[in-house]
Amino acid sequence: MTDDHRSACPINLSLEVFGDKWSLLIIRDMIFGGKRHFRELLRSQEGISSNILADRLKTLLEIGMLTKRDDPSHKQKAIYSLTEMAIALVPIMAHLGAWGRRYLPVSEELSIRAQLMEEGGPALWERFMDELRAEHLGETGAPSGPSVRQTLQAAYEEVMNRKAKERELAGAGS
Amino acid sequence: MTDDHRSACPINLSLEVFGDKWSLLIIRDMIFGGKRHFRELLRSQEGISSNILADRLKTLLEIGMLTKRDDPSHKQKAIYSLTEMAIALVPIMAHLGAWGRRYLPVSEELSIRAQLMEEGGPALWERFMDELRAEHLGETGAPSGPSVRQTLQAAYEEVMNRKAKERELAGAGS
DNA sequence: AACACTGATTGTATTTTGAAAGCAGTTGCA
DNA sequence: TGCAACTGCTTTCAAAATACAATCAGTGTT
Repeated sequence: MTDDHRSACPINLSLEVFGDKWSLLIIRDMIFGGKRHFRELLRSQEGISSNILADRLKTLLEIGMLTKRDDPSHKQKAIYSLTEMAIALVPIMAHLGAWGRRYLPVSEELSIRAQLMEEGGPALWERFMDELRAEHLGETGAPSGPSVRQTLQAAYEEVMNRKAKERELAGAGS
Repeated sequence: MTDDHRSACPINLSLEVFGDKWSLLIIRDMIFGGKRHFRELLRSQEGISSNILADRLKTLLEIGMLTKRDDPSHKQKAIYSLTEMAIALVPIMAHLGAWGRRYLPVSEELSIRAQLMEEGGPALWERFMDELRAEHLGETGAPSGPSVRQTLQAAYEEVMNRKAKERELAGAGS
């Protein structure tokens, strides 16, 4: 255990955990992208390199944000799961997304999920967290109907399709 | 302007702004500590060094999270102010504090503020943000009564006094 | 005149980060 | 039985970030 902290302030300690450019993106991809394997996480929007990913996964395991187990279908595959500690970040993700959407140069397709999370509010976040608990902690009683992740993903793809169609039209007109 | 971003995802862009160990602590000290001057910010709990502080202040100014003006009382003093963009981080600070308090080894005295922010909920956050707007943006209509920051600070000092008394008693008993 | 304080800057050592390439074992397919 | 593709990860090495101490020129105080 490394308990040589700069201070015992909760905000400082939180920053010591994910106050870097990558840790929270890994959690994001697991939460919103449903990624569970090393190679899946390697294909992030931002292009994380494998040594950094390996290092962050190791740290997140040590901290207790993730757990790791073997994939029965493949002797070399590992399955990473979120712990309650990581699932509890969903509201922070939602706030971060909302803040970024308001003040930073986001793209429409990559911020549609943030918009829906913001509009859905705490009720949606709780539902999403329940789904994640069912998926990652093996808890029973997963909410019925289309999952929050699927709904967000569908909205993302809809924007992408619309944009592709718009580009097509613009191309034909030129 | 440096708009060579890794991706236009709102969470990623947010991390590009304060995805480091210091930026958010500076904002924290300005919000909760009421610090406005370089030397005040230099005396952080965590001991930031002056070159790092200067660098982060510069970056935060460029991004638009802070503004800087001369202090009329001293020709060499500069006063840093939060912008709306930074004040809008109050809810994120509250969530971060709550999360850290739940999952990380915080101390009682440094987490009492986070506890009160959590208990106060969005209504308290809004009041705090209004106070910060009055203080930093020069808006009128500052809420009356003891300020949120003073209330938090008083609670912190109360814990400190109680702990000092406890140490005294323990010392006398040994 | 002496001295502490102002927001920084400079110089240097150490640590962290990160891209590219490589690795040993596994799997699926021909 | 090859063999290519895939598995999680490690190695290498350069570059960037950070820490730490000393320093600076102007300002205010005594």
